[in-house]
Amino acid sequence: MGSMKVHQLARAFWEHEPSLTLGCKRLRPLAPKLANTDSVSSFDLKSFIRPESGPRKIGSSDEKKDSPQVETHPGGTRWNPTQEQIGILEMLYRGGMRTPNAQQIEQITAQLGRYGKIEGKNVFYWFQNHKARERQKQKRNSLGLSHSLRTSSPITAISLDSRVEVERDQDSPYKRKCRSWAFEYLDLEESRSCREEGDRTLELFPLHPEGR
Amino acid sequence: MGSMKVHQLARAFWEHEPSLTLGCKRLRPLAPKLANTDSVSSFDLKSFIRPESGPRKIGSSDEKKDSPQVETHPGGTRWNPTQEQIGILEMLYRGGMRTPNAQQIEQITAQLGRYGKIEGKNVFYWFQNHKARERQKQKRNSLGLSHSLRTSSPITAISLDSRVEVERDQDSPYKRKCRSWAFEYLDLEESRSCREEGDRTLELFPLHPEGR
DNA sequence: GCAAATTAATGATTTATTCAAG
DNA sequence: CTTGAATAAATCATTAATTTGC
Repeated sequence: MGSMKVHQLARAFWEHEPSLTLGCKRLRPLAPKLANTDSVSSFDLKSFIRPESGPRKIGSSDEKKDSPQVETHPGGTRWNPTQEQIGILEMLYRGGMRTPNAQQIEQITAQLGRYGKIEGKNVFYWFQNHKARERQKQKRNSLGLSHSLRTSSPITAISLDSRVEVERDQDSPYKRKCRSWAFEYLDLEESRSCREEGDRTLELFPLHPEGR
Repeated sequence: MGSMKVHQLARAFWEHEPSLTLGCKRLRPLAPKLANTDSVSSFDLKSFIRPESGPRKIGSSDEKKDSPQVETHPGGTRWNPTQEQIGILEMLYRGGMRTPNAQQIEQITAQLGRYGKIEGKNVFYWFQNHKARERQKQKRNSLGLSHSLRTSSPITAISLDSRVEVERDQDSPYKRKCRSWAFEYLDLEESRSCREEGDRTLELFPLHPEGR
């Protein structure tokens, strides 16, 4: 899974799980009127609370996933960039790109896709991580070497492009950007195990694994 | 603490407008023109980016936007939740939902969509923000009032489910999760040329040059 | 009363941290 | 250890409340 493009996965399912009761309110199928009435209506809380407990219509006939695409080999969860992809990404990074916008990501993804499976988010994350880690590295260096050069920007060249946002300080402060995005609800496997358990109520709360 | 927020109400018009994309300023309503002529990036990227005619998403020229209603205000601003939407979201939050996954977001969005325009990202952000701000508030309180814990007593009462004290930090610190998502590459403009009116109240936001 | 000016909330982004696959 | 992925914290930006001057 990992992900394929499954773009069109529509919001087809809306299966109700008529069993558990969340103990909340009683729900009443509210008239679909979108009237902005004041009356708040109740609504199906229960079906929401529990994440992946739903029976995912397994093998249920048709699937609109068009992707005949290769499946991502089992276990292949995360993106595994190829040399070419990395090379190009680094090139872009060196070229000054730091936080590509949606359009740019789209193009980059399209291109890198020729060298291997890749999604927009991979590109996005790559830049985020690379940027952060370069900064980290730099900081570490400057600390070790104490003073000296103020790490001027390496930037340079390139960009004939006039638009990209390279103009600001390379790394630093915030800047407003507008990236438009949307979730593409694919169903994710994940469901690491919880499959049928019964007592849903308890599951409501993530039994905190006492992380940190 | 005094001021409660009544939030808006009655905002009768709010038509659908699938084109998200946020315009920054008030641009003429509807100028679906995506004259993207402006060079999108260029730099080396170009060498391998094939002129893809353009990312088309919307495409449809004519929307069903026949609303007799005045078009007024550009639909593309930020999400402005209705009372019902907020109510439901809070209910879910109190119910324990903290970081809905893609599937859940999809459902929630679908439901809330009955009360007004809304997208998946709005739901996602709402939870992020609400969670963060509740935590913040709580921290502030605990700091200001020092202890005093409810010591004793009636217990946490709670009626049955009591998802209970959301107050608690039962939130999990990080948790591994797998949210599947994808960008929706619409084009966006960076145009942050702010108001043409000139600068007023610049002091409002102490634009400190170098944050951290 | 109402509209501009302020202020308070809160939606949307970006950066910093953390987790875990390989 | 490296680094993709995901969450939390910080911050920016816009809108609704609220206040203020007429």
